[in-house]
Amino acid sequence: MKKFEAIYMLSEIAMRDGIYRYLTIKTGVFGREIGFSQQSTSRKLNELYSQGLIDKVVLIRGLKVKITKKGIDYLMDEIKKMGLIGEKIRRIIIEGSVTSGMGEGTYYMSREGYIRQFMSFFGERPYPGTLNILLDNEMGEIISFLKSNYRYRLNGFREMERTFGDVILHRATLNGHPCFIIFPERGHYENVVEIVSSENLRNKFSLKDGDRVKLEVFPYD
Amino acid sequence: MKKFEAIYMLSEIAMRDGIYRYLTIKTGVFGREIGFSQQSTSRKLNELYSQGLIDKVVLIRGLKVKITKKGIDYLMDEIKKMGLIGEKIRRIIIEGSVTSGMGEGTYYMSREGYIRQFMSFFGERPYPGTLNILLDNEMGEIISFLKSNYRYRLNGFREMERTFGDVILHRATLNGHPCFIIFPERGHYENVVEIVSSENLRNKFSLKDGDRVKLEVFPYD
DNA sequence: ATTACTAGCCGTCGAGTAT
DNA sequence: TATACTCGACGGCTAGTAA
Repeated sequence: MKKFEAIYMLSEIAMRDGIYRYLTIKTGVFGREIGFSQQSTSRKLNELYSQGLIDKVVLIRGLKVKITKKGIDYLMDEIKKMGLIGEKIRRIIIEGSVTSGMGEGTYYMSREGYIRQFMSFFGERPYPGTLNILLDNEMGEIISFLKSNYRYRLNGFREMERTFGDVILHRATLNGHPCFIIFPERGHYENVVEIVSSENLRNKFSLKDGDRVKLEVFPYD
Repeated sequence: MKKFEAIYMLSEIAMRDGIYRYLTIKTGVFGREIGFSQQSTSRKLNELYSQGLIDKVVLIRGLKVKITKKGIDYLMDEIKKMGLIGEKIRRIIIEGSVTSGMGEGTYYMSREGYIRQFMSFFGERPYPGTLNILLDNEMGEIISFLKSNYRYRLNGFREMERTFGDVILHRATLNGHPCFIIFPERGHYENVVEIVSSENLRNKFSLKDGDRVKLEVFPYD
């Protein structure tokens, strides 16, 4: 049996609480639930047993199984790996340096039309200005992912004859400090991103143009 | 392709950072790394592609792959499931009620031979007494697991003609408050467990005999 | 009733190879 | 040089059935 198949079997047992106590099952019913025939289930459980990954006792009708210490360790290894992948998915790391940019974001983030929506999401008032970060390398793929897969979006509006478009927003941290990264929904890729926070980040961290910063973006938070 | 096999493939791509950016691979090399032939790897990647789980571009030599949004969601679901199983493994929940017990633990936990070892593990001095909890149901399987799979053990010693045996110890919480659960290594199962803490838990929580408590034990912490 | 063996079938694997 | 198709071989799957 392939490793990932054993992990699958163990995780199905674990989900049914067969970790510290015996779980009573019937190969037919359990098999149907996990997508195998009665016979295959029987064979696979015996295989797990002979590998020392589960304890198994045959009862008059049915059997009881329990994951062994070895099985738990085996499963735990895989859970840790999956946890690491989860981290990679949840936390996108971007590095770059502070730049002055064109100050467009500042004009945007002082519009009440955006501020009201921002506050309804996060309960805090954004500092009316953005910090611009010049990205190190070609980050087009990541930026386009962040533009199309978002949780927060500020709807556009018209104000004084001018149209303000939709804005995509992600939670992030700048050198560990919570903030937000924003993108205009329309517009092509630029290697500069804008950061919004309730504070003036440039002053708070005494940032000068060219200073290195590490951004972590959390598209699922 | 079975679901768990697809998850395996996706996780191998994810580990190599094929999440937000394209990952350049060769079916032969990648296949060898993940345990399949060049041909099977090619076939499986095409299958993932036709299911919309990855993007794939054939290059002059090799190909580049990237997990799609659908693929990330698919993988995330599984990661969450694994996380839940991890929680089940890490945190064993035991319920019961406060009882007076026989006061044996109090005598034990005032021996300097144990206290010194306890302090070297946890840096705090245990209150010289134990709180006894009468377990609700038959918990023999769980208790025997905790007795044989432990991280902390206080070695026994001789003192004044009396022998003190080895003691197994686990981190735990009582109604959310950090504490420790202890078992004599020798001796058969009893449905009473003893709790040690740096404070007098009975006073701190105004516990009377019969009061319901929820214990969470963390065998991996 | 339910587990698990046997036998035959079916699908997956990978060597060979076209592109 | 690579990917990916074809096809023969092998292994795993399940129906039938013994225990």
